[in-house]
Amino acid sequence: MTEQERAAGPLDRAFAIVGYVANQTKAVSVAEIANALSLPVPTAHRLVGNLEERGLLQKALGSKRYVVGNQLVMLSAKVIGAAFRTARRHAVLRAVAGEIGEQCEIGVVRDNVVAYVDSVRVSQPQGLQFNPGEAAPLHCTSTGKIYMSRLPGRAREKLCRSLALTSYTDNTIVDCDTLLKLLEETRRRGWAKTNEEYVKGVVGCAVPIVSPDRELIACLGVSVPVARVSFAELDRFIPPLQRAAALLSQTILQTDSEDDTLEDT
Amino acid sequence: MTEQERAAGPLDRAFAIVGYVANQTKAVSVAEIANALSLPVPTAHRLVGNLEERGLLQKALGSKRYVVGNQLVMLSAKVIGAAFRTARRHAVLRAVAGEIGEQCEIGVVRDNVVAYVDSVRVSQPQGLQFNPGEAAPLHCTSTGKIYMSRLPGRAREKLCRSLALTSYTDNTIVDCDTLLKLLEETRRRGWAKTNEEYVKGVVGCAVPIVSPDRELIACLGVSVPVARVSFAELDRFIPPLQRAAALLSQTILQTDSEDDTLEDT
DNA sequence: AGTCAAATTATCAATTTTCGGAATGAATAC
DNA sequence: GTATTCATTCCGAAAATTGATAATTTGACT
Repeated sequence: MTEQERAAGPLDRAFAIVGYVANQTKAVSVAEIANALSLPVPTAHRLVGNLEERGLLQKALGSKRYVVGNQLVMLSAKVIGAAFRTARRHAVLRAVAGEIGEQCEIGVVRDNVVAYVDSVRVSQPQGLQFNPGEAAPLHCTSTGKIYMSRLPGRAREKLCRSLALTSYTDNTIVDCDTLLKLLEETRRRGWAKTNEEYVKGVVGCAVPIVSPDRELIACLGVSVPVARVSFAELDRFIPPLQRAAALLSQTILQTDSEDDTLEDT
Repeated sequence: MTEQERAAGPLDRAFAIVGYVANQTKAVSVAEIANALSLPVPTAHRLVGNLEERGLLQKALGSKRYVVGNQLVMLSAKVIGAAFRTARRHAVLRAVAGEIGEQCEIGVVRDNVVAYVDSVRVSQPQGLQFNPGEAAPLHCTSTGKIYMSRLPGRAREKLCRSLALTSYTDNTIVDCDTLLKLLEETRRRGWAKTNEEYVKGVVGCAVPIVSPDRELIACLGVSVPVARVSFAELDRFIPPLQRAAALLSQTILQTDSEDDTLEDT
């Protein structure tokens, strides 16, 4: 039961509905929405209908219950990307890339692929480059593993079994049980590594960027040629990455204007 | 094409603005928004003001330019998470698209048009793209044919006669009796093909996704440039599609309500 | 199969919003 | 110092939202 302050316009209601649906783990009926948000039933139907027409909500296949729609997911991915591409957050990314001395990138998952929204390369192209806009599979990237590891147990297993675990290199994990085991470990540990599983000769690791209520927002990762850093040595990147992720978590909720009170030149 | 001014309500405008801001790499002024979206300037200010009040947009660095707000970022993170929790459908779709090597999509019929709810493209854009949210006519798409073929005889004929059998290419079936005959065959066979009937140079086929009691829920289809796969060769896609459809039938209707097994301290 | 409660859809008049032109104030560029 | 662009205010007309009531369908449970 979330508190609502005042009578709201259509915009508030629309976002309230979207927010409610996004917060549920299962598809919800219109009646549930109406009840949860104290809306008159016909009104709830009309609003939900509007949202459905625009692709912001959509019916779960074969039922009348609703889940988040495609347009909304696309928009959300864009928003996350834009949020991290502001000057301040990009600076954090650049700083950690400089500290580590390797290419760093921020990625989110959309449509079951990892989409990279921002990246910083420290030197000229070498090894793997995740450029913003590119996409990579879930099962052989550190970011993908983190996302999967944070799913509830049942859903995680079902998703794993539904995925086509395409083999990209000799090291790609193609066995479901092996992957699940690794994900369980990833969940406990809180970060992920990748050992030449997507591109031969490239290893990497990633940590989650979470909101204050521990919601996963994105992942911060690093990719490096194995010739320069071994798989085992990756561990030393984790602390700096976690510090940067914590910083990003904080700034993500700050109004960008607050603490920039220092006069620059 | 659809150059018409879509009579946009406040909701459309709000999302258009949010989408525009999320697409920019730098902060944008209200004037830019108004110009880009062809809004009257005072209207743009009012709408942006509304969005700012709700934290969906915020001013950047004390200037009067806007970036995405943190409420919007929070919501987006939740949406991404919610979408990911219910991503098995997409995973199955991606797997079959990978197996077949062509673009696959899931479509449902709503208001006598085929609405595509999900799609996976395997390579760069080529040929036809059914993007989620788009709609196509019944009589010249495989999904539409399957839907019609499963209607009771009377209703099927009545629907056929009430449809405007618009001609899109030379191959579009515009004769009602011809179509009914084809539908009868489709019904017996259990799947449908389309031979450049909607878009020139694009052929496709589809199979039904049914509920446990054999009700039609949606259709799983593939679209491919005829230059790569001939109309006759489409048949080889049917078995993989049917396997994937069976998988979707099983997994879709399970209520994932019980998998709240996450216990994170 | 039959029954009943719940959910969904439809209808409609009063109300509340929104809409955007014109005018004015503020900020920036030249 | 002037010119230009941008931001803001005001307000009547027009349109959309709203939610009570009621009809219809769905689904669940004997």
